[in-house]
Amino acid sequence: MSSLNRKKITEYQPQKIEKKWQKEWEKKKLFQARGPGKRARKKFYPLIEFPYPSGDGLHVGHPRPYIGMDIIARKRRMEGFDVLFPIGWDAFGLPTENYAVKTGVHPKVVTKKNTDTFRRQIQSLGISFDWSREINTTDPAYYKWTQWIFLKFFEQGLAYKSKMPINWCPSCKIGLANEEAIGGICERCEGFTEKREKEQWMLEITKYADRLDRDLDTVDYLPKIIAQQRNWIGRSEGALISFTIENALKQNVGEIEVFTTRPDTLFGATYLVLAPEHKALEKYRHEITNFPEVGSYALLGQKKDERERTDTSREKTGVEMKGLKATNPATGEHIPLFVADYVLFQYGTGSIMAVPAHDERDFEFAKKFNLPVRNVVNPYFEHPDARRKGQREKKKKIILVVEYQGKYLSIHWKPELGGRLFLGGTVEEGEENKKTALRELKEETGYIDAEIEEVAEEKFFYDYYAYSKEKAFSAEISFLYAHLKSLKKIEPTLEEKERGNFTVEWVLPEVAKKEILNPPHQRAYEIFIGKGVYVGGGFLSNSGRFDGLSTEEGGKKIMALVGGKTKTIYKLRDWVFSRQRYWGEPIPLVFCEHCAERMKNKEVRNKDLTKGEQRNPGWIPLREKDLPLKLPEVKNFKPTNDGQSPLSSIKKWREVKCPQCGGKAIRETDTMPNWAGSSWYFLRYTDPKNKKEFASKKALSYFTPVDWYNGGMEHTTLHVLYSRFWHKFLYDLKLVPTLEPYLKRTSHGLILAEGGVKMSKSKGNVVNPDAIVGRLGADTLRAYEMFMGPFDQAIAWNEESVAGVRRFLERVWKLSLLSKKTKPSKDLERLLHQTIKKVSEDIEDMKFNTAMSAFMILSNALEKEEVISQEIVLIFLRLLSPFVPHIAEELAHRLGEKTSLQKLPWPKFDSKKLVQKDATIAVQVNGKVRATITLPSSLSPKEVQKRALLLPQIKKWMEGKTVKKVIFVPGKVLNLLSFEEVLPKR
RNA sequence: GCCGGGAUGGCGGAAUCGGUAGACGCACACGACUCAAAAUCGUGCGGAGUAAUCCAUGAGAGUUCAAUUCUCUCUCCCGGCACCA
Repeated sequence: MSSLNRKKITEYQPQKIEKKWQKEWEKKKLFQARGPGKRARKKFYPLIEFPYPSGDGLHVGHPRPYIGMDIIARKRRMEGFDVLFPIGWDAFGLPTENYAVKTGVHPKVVTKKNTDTFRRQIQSLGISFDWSREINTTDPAYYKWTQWIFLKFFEQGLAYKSKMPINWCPSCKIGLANEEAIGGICERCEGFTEKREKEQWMLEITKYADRLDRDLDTVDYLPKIIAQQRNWIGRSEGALISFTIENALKQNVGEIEVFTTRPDTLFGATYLVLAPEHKALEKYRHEITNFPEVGSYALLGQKKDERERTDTSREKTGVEMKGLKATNPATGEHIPLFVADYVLFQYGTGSIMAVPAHDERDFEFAKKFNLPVRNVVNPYFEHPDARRKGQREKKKKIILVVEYQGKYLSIHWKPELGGRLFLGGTVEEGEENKKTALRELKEETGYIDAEIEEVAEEKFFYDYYAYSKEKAFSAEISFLYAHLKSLKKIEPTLEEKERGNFTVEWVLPEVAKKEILNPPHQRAYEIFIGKGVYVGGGFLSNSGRFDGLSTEEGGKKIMALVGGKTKTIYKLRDWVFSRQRYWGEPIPLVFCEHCAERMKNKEVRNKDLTKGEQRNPGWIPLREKDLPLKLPEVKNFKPTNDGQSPLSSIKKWREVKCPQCGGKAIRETDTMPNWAGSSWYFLRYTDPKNKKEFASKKALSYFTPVDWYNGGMEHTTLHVLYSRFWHKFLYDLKLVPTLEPYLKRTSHGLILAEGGVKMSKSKGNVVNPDAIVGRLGADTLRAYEMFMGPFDQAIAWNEESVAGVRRFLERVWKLSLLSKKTKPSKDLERLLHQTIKKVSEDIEDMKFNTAMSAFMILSNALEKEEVISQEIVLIFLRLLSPFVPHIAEELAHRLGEKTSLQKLPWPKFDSKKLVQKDATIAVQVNGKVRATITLPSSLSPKEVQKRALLLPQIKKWMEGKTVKKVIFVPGKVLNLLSFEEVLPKR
């Protein structure tokens, strides 16, 4: 530190400068997006998830994504983009409503108060949001359009009413959202909740499942986000196969269709299973001879709550549907039907063909009900070594598992001969498998008192290479199981090459499981000890004329034989769109008895009705001119005792005139879920004050799609998927110009409290940004949040490290003010250009932590200079400005810069200035670094080697050795390999 | 169970088209300044060893002149899904 203390300079006082610059930016409207105009510019639309303004105010976790995107937005402005970086409030929702229930204060009032707090807090951080476009989902001028879009869904027949279970708390007498009833426990009273059926509005997102999955190929989302969405959508390709049903009199009474992904196993289907909700139960009730039993089981199964029903550890239950038989279309066999709750009604056709030999759940069920298990797939495994080693000789082999007093016989070969195995052997010409097994047992171990107890139906096809015989084999392996009655033995008769190469051991099942790794031997463990069914592919057997075909080819042929249809299905379910709450968008529909009646009597022609009206007879949408349908003022926000929305108790609001016929009608009293307003908010930002449309075509085609959307991983499967769905729907109606709403999606990690636990009010460990800003300044908070660790990783707050970042800013402050108008040194100039490159790249990759470290390296180097170059400092400040905009502006201003840094171009690096004249090279001897040497980077490898050999360190290590081989990586490594030490490995 | 991601000093973390492991910061220790303390500045800081040197990126194997980085097996942790046929 040369000069920093020589002169008195003013102190860094963020409190004095931050407000000033925020006002300045506001006054100059620096952050307002221009929008479509005469001179079109490149636009950039970064987006953060708009916050839910909770009563607790901001905690330090909130700003992390804002700061990250702010850095990107500010960099883009400097790069000349017209940037739309908006903010708003996702203000409908439960916490506010619950607060209102408790205190009686209207949610509107609470929301106002909370948004005011949030706004003040966010503004104190100097995030470059365009506040002129602020939106609020609870503003009627906004939710008018949420309702309008909902009516479009209705009009297109994608909204429908359906009976769906809700979480019901019997003691609170209230319907709960899923997030209030986690694990079936009521959040309020901690009692058990139950499922109750209720008519709810649904949005048919499943219609878009295919496109929501497929179009993920067209967007730039983080791979883990794509994976999670795909997983959630759960696309699965399979087949529909029909089974004809016969009654007790052998009359054909109909068909049942099943969905399967394994048509190749059809010959192994030994029974059918229907979900308790399956409509065939009702259809065949008179044919089912034990219907009382079947019916009551089904009823019980339906009543069980999901938690209980999907508990996989629970034993399988079910009841046979006596009197009915299904015909396996492949075998012609008559097989029984069961109703069992392990089959889900919502997935596939709600009915399955059970193949116990190749499905774990079916196997478990078959064991319990003593149903036949028929092996139809023999595993096949090709060892990689077998692949390029010539002709494979065919042979038959056996694997014998021998049990004695709970332990299993293991032949423990030397590692290169296979390691731990069971007993194996080759079947000789004309020999029976059992005989082979006992013979091999006797020859290799000497044991003679064994009895074969089981021969597996399953065979294993194994292609491998035997190093001992230097030959590739294609083996068909049979599995046998024997019990050893006594340890009586004779002298083994070993072949020469076997002798001394293995030991005979008795091992516990755990050891066998862990240490036996050869595929067919592993399978032998599963068959006899682990009792695991084979679910993989291979070759068909017990499948008539398809025997020997691969599962893939056989599956296709079997499909053709039985007339199966290929079918793609999804795990994704339709979206329950009703909430029995007050604080949400009212659903703008009314129910008109009279209109329903007229439709029933065909007094109205279908073509005069929208698809929604046809699908939901009697439900009439409000006219567009009557939107928004405003929430009525009420005093009581509690849901009714029977779980209806509080709105249902307001008679005046509920009873209306039908917009269709003018008669008496009743309003829908449910409101929309939280996700509604956030499903399209990014569109509104483009034209937030528009009264005629949700946004003008012009604004939409200029600003959308969102270029970069950053948000939490927790919103991957709901919010992001929902909004993609809405967007695609709007696209189909030609209301938005692009297929996808977001080009790029990234995510940030949580900020945890010190100690690594989640911040929460109840734990009292919440860090309020106000405190940090007040004490250390917004720039310190910003810089620390970017420096603390990788942006996408959860990380704990650390008060001491915050102070370290503040020290860094103080140093920047000092060195900037001490800078002089001198020419920078070459080294420093190079470092500057390295920093420009590093920071520019790191911002794009959201590696803000390493960008910060590059800043620190540059400032450390500047401090060491005799005279600090102002030229460099001014560029440094420009680079810093997206991260710490206030201090950067202030310092640049003090150094005479008249223009705001946001208006100056983003610095570019000059690759010529990056080139280093000298390079430090690590000199290795036989792969170990023994010295480093700094040489002009232009030297030839020969020259470098010559100079390296002169180094004393290297001389020492090369003494008495000759250089055999040299590996040279320019600018990095010179590796000298000497003859004596590098011996051939084998 | 399945699908993702991860494991590096006392701590947060750098370095992954294989090429000097530990950048940058925190904490800590010592020194300077000070009557003293704080602040600031300087030096040191993975482990063992006086040193030469050796050992070290969750564990074990492999490929390579060279592995935190690639391959395989395993352990643990985090996130998501879960009787999805």
